[in-house]
Amino acid sequence: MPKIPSDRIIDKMENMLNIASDSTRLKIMYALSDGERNVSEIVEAVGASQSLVSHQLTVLRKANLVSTRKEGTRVYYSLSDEHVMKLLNVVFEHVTE
Amino acid sequence: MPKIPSDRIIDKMENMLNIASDSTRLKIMYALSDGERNVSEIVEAVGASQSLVSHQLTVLRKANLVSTRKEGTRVYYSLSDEHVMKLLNVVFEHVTE
DNA sequence: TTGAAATATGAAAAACCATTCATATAATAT
DNA sequence: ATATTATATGAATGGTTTTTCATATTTCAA
Repeated sequence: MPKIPSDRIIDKMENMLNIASDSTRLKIMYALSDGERNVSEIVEAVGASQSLVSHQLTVLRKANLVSTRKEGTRVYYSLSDEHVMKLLNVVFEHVTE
Repeated sequence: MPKIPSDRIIDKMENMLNIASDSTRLKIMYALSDGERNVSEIVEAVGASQSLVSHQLTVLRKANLVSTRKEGTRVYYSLSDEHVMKLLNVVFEHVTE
């Protein structure tokens, strides 16, 4: 019998995957893949409404996948850890074959 | 400006992540991580109802994440490619730190 | 101190998904 | 043929999440 991780771990994994599994959030993460961007820049890069991007940034922030830095009226977002792009890369490889 | 993959690729990625982001399906994938299992064995390993496991196996099969082999009345399922466990490993590492 | 720009937020609408229940199909053994 | 075991399926339920819309907050410039 193979070992299935504990429910606690499974729940955390489910949570991370859930957060990654949305096209708007995927685009946001790619928009941040080469460094920080402020909200307007993200909105422009992603091509979604300001409100939607803001909501999804909140989701990503609450899950600790992105961090923020404030500069005047602008808020700069960046990926908070390398696992994020690692995850995206594995998935990208899977779907491009 | 960073390059965001095309909508087609993003959709495929979203789809794979969506399918992975469910605790029942995660457990099923782990149950298959060291080789094929028939449905009864999966039901037992995962601890969910027969109906739910069957439904979720269908989801995994339609997404080509698992393959099947029939033997009499039994149906054996197995992971269809190494990317699946790679994905689970990256996520596992992320949540266990 | 009014106005404009950048970002966030709450509530409502729309779409989606997991789970259960009951039942169907399919294969095998008696 | 019948009963039994293994698996699949359809419909209903309940819950959650994405998206939009309208509006609020914050910061700075004029």
